[in-house]
Amino acid sequence: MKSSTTTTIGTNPDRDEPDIKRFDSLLEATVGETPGLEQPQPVDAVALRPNIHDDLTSDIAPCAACPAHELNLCTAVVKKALSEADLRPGASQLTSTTHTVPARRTICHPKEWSEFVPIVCSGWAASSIAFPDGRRQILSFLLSGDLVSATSLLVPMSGCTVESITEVTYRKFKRSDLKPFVFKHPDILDTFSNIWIEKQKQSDQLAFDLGRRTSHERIAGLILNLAERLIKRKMMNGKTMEFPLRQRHIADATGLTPVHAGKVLSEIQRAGLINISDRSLTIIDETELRRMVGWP
Amino acid sequence: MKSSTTTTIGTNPDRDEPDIKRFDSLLEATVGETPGLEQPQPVDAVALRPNIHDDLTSDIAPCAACPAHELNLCTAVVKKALSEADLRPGASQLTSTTHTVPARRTICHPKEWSEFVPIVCSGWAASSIAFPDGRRQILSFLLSGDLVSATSLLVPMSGCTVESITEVTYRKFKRSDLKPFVFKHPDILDTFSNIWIEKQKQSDQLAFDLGRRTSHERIAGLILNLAERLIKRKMMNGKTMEFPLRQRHIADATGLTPVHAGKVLSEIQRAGLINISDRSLTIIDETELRRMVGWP
DNA sequence: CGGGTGGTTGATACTTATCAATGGCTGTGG
DNA sequence: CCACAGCCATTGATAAGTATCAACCACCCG
Repeated sequence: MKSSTTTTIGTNPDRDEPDIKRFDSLLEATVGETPGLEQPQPVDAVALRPNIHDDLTSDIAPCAACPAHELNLCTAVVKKALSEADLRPGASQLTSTTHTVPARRTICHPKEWSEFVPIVCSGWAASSIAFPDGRRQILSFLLSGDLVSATSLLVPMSGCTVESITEVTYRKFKRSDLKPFVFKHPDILDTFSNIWIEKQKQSDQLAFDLGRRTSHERIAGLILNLAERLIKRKMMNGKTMEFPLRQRHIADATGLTPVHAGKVLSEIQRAGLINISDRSLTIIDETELRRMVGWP
Repeated sequence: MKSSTTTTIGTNPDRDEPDIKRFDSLLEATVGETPGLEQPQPVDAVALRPNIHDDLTSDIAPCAACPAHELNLCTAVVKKALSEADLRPGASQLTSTTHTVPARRTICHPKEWSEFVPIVCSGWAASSIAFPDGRRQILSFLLSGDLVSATSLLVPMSGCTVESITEVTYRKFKRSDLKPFVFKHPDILDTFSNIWIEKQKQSDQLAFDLGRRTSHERIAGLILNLAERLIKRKMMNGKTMEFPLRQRHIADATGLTPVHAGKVLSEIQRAGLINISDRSLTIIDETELRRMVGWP
């Protein structure tokens, strides 16, 4: 169900893998359906960045290959920890573990107290609020490099449900390690501040979208938004992106019904603005798509 | 149009009032319509808290009388600054100015760079996102003690429009003073962290409400929400609260049309759950109102 | 083959928006 | 003092947008 490895920076890293279990029978279609995508290749990664400290990199090598590498979060933390360990061995101990979960799993419960700060390494996940009667609002889709919860560094309970959409691997830092570490380093603190600010801006924009935009605008906006984020992560293949979202996800993200979301989606498709097939989406007429949303 | 006073803690406070202007001809109905409300009484306030440093309190006395006094923000900052000035006079200089604006004024532009961190002292304001075509989503109503923008301590541009609903007075700290001050004092930093966390939670809840709730739920929720916040500020008179919102505000906060918001509102009123008259709202059947929203 | 999931489509119902007309209130200016 | 304009709330008729329901098909995986 869940595999994991542990990495410790600053002291002897334990390289045991205490919790490896096999994926159970619930296999995920998406994994099988996107075999051609370039996944991070740890070996290449190490080759590409030989400047990183050798004896410590092996476990964080995937970070260097992470498509969100330039987005600064995981990398910034790990690099800083490495350089610090370099100067004063054992000074600042940062333990993190990597976990992999199959699609459609709950990664994080809304009421669950957690001592960890998780960051997505690869795969797609959704952060949402659920109501007892089944209504659900997706607040954001999480891609590689995203903090699972923007406030998780500060507080142990996110209040949101996080579910994997594809297979997801994520890195968990211990909050009791990471929090003092972040507050000790102004540049890292700055990185986190920017994440909070950005998250707040996104939330405000989401409220506007849900409160004041038509279904067409919302869906066009969602697509453009995802495309922009994937470009930053070098996960766009020209105008084409991996698109593992079910209509249920799109509906829950836009405040619509799956049926209606599907209708709008195929309308946009029939109009020749996009093309969806085989779990991947191609933007055909970006100009018109942007015009729909009122973006420049 | 705008009156202001300056207060400096930690050095010689200048007590000049450099920028007093009279309210211009655009008078606000609300001010005239709520003459009976108990406004903060600086004189009483000083009498009630004789333990505060004498020669510095005069300008921050209104803070002591602020209904949000126990909410810790302004008070916490000011108290801390006072005690610090006490120990090492001149050590940490915190300058703030107080401003008063009439109803229906823009306090803060979305694209405007500001070097100040404003906190509402009294009155109602609305923080919103506006679109060129006129669509507008109110993100939150600001009451006494609220930071005008949760991120304003960190970054000079909020991205939101803030408009006064009633007459509003607010206190502006210089960011360049306040930011290092906050980060120097762990307990104050904690207060600010909690504000960020709380704001993020509210934003997420707003997204859920706008995306997944009916108009009745949204409006009932809005009323209960306001009531709870006013109770904390001791601004509820039994089950009755001041209610300066126009239907346009309610509509923009709930993602509805003014006309529809009005219809829902009068439906709830006809059902005997609330009563609105003369710019004040009374909750008659709280149990049923809560049941509508699905709250315990 | 059978079951589960997910996408598509059409008919219909419900919710909300839009439009228009009315009346109350308030401040304005004669 | 009075008419007047502007803003706001209310109401009803109608239109548009979205949800609900149901049936069907396609697919994948056992």
